[in-house]
Amino acid sequence: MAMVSIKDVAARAGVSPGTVSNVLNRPAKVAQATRERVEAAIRELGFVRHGSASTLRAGHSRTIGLSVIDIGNPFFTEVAAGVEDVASELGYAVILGNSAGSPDKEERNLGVLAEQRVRGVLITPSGEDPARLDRLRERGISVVLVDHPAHRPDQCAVAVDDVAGGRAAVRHLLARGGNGVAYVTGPLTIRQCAERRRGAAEALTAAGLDPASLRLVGAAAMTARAGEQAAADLMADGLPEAVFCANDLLALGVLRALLRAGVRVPDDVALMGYDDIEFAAASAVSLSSMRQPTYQLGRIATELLLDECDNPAEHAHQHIMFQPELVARESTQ
Amino acid sequence: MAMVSIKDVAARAGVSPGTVSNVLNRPAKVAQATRERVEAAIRELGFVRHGSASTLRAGHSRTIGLSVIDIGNPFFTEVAAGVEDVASELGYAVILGNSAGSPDKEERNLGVLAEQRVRGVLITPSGEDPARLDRLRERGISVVLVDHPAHRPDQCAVAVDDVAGGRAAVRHLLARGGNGVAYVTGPLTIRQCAERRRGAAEALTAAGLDPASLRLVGAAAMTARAGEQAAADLMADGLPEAVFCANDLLALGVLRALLRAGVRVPDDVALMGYDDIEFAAASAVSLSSMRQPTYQLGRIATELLLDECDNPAEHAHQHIMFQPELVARESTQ
DNA sequence: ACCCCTCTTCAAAACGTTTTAATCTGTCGC
DNA sequence: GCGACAGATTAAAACGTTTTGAAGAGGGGT
Repeated sequence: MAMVSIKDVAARAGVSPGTVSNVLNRPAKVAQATRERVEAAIRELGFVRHGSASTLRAGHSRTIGLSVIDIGNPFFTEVAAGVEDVASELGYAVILGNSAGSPDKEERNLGVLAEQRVRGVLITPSGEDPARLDRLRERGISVVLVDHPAHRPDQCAVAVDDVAGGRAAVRHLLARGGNGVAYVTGPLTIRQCAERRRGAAEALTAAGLDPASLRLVGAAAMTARAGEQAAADLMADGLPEAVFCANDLLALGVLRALLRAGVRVPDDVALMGYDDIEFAAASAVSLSSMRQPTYQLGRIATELLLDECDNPAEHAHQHIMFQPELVARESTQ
Repeated sequence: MAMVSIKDVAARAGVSPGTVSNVLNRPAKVAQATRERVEAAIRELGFVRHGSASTLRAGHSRTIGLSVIDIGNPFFTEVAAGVEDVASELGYAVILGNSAGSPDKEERNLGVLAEQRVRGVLITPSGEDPARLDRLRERGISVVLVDHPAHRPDQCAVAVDDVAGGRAAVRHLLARGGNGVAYVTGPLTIRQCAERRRGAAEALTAAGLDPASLRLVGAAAMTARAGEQAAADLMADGLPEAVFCANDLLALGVLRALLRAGVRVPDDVALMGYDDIEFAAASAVSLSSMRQPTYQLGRIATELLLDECDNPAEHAHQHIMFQPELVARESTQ
């Protein structure tokens, strides 16, 4: 309540407000004796800098925005952990936005971030509309894409090769022998879903099979619950010998529904997920999956963003593409 | 880049800046014709209010802080989802802080929140030091405790009865027959760990057993990895017939290590977790657990916080205590 | 003595909004 | 027609910082 400002500190230390500001922002510029006097005053008065005033005057804040598609998905949680760690190390605050798959909510969240004058935004875009991101850039807010390739050259992006991932996953399923592969996927407007499908189709072609034979099973969301529903659809139309799911949550849902229906995994049906979330290894039948460097994704994206903000002059935009790694477990034995 | 301010809007609409501010903040106060003119100008110029300027002048922001112990734990993720939903509905931004179990990092995060002049803070405190929270309150920042009982009467808190939960869990384990119960726990400085232990001891007493017979197995963190380590300790000293873990992540780690060592669950050892995270039901041996209304915890805490902020006059502080619910699955069959 | 440097500190002007008290319209009651 | 009054708008003063250009102090070289 007793709002103590830079002026109070200045008065107490017997200097001008400008000097206090210098102590805060460029301590080297002020004589040691003065600095110590000011620091003492700060401590004694319990002064805390008013971030908004600072932002207003300096023209930029020390916050970044993080917009993810589903905070309930451990994939994004791990990304967020990486982001939070780096931001926290560098004294930045992270504003979290969960678009929950809805482009509307994403739009609203970006609006909030724009109002807050965040320094930059890390986003896994849910739609394919780069325009609104460009609008942020016009406002001087840097944008780094996470788990998504760059829309444009003058932009950083950190992604994982989803086509290669889809290809590797289905190649692995085919290697077991058998044929008839189903792909359980979220909305194909989600880039990850579409690209993993493309990779899956390529794997079929490479094996001399008709890529059109890839059986598509749509799920309304990329959650375990939606996976259970998808498994019902799958069983209703006759089970394939192999199922590739667009992510682990779907796969865990499919797995659960199959087991409950008495289907044996992997004997009757082989199953693959994607993301290799921590829980994939612990599931009823441990789940084969495609591992991605999630935590690193978050860390590197944040480092790129803050580098772009802190030295825009020397900053070189980077497009980083990781390769996913196949992790074979019981579900495809 | 072309920073358009309230003045530009005012000029374009042919009114004063004050009127634009009124359109933004109390549209009822301004004549309809003027309002429409201003709104048009806002749209045409793509004006976005400068949150920091607004915060500076108005004296309060539209952001809240959320400080959790482990963003990697699905328990907190669900809480965060509830928080984010409510905040987003009411136009508030959420600043995320992950203390990762370290009081130091928690302290640093609270510092950042204080600088940002957040309206209020939702926190699951990691230590037992209420003093620093009081310091926030002195600065006019409301605090609501999440998954933690209130420190003081003039404060909101939303919690779940951990003693009852621990009691129910161990009662359930004892009901299976057998005896010798181990409790795998994170640091007992974490309140949840301590209280669940107390409940566990009470259950032993109630069954006519010596509460001191509860075998404590410490884990360095509340993660699956730490759980695996704990299982090793457990096996080294001779397996008990029942194991109660302070949360599901620990339990999943214990489960994995036991299965790998050829121990049969539940035949050789019965196992219970806590939190009933989504993945507890899907694990190799589905995990019995104590379910908590996590998403609701986040929602209600946020509603309380924002009510306290938006009408401090009528706000009545509340201490809400939920009861956890036992979910029995294979691991205790 | 004088000038020229460097090292510190300072005063004052922003930054974009909200809010207060005052001004300016009409309108209504009489 | 006059005064009063409500409603709509405005001008101007904050809010707490950062930053800029200038002033002051102390030394060294001539």
